Amino acid sequence: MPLLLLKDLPRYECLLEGAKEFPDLDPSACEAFLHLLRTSDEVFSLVEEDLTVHGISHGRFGVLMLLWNPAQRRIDAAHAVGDCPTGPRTPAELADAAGVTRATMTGLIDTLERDGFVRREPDPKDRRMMSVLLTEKAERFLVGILPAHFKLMTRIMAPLSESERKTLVRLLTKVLENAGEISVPAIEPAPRPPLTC
Amino acid sequence: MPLLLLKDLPRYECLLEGAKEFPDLDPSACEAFLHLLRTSDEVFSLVEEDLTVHGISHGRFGVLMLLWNPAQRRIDAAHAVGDCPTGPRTPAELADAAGVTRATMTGLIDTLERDGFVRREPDPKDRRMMSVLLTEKAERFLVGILPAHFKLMTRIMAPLSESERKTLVRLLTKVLENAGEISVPAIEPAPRPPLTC
DNA sequence: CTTTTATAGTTAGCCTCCTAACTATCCGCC
DNA sequence: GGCGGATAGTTAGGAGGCTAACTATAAAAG
Repeated sequence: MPLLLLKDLPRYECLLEGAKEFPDLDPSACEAFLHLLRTSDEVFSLVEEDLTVHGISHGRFGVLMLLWNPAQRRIDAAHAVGDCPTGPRTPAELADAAGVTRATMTGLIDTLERDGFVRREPDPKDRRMMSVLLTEKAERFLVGILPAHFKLMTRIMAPLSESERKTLVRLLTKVLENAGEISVPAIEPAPRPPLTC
Repeated sequence: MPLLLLKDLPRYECLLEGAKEFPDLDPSACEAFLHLLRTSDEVFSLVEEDLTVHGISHGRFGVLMLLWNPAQRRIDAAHAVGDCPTGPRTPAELADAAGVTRATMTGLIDTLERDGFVRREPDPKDRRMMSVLLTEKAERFLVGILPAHFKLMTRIMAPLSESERKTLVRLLTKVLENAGEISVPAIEPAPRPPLTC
């Protein structure tokens, strides 16, 4: 529920009408834009509601998912500790991966720590840094709610066929890549290797 | 920037990997779902950034757009005041149309009134009700920023052809209508006539 | 006509997001 | 080896969401 959006999308004729007054209004672009935000908002609300029922916010859930790396456990078990990307661990890495500021991440970790889902440990080498670690409680929690979470995603996307999903992803990717080039924010950080998995 | 989301979407192979551990994980549904939210978030951020530059939040902008009815002015000019739908006017109507609670709308109107964009007037017939009215300042403001706003939407959707936009709207509409039927919230309010235009 | 119920709006308190400023630590450079 | 700049994390204050409780008014019930 984070964004305030028109619940009833304007009809296409209204957009055409508006285009008479505002030559910059491209009706089909506007229509696609509004549908994108409206649908995403609705879908997001469903997921957030589901998470709220389980007593966690979307933001905190996202942090847990970033910290919870099933692959990592397998790697640990195989004692291949040294050379594998280990996913984000510090607040700064988490903030970057989640797309929020470090101040926000501090707040999220605060509440997660208060609720016993993570704990902070100081880095032995660099005393500025912290490591954020998942607790057993958090792992049990995730394993408990993830099946329902995945089921909900499946239900939401149920009306689309496999090929429609591919089409949707293709169109959205076009928009996303284009959006990344609009009003480029000064310095482009070097693309990180794909850690998340 | 309202929602905390994975900035780097997982690769499809990772979803397939996850599906081994969680049979409820439908990789194509999950992929489409994540792309939808990620793209929408990026696009939303662009618009919000643009509005922030002009010194207004997305929420307040939405309220102004709901109140600002160019058609209404034409109707007023024609003295056809009585029988035409006039768009939302009270805080409750605005809250419903915007999809926020009345308490949130109170806060938005507070700040808009403080900044001189709207004014409240008591309803002469029902002393519980208020009318929210746009000021001249707000109308000048909207006419000033709307062209850039429409141009931004056009830029965002530029990579899609007309037929791709139609396809996108069709697929999103399927998802939206389906989402409306998931975990139906008890009482279904009667569908309002399409006031917005 | 009075009492109950419903409605409009506000207030209070919480959460998550932001920016800006601050502290502590590390690193490079002289 | 010490000083200035970069970096990690936190704190403080603001905005916009939410729910729940409250006030005032209107409408319905008896």
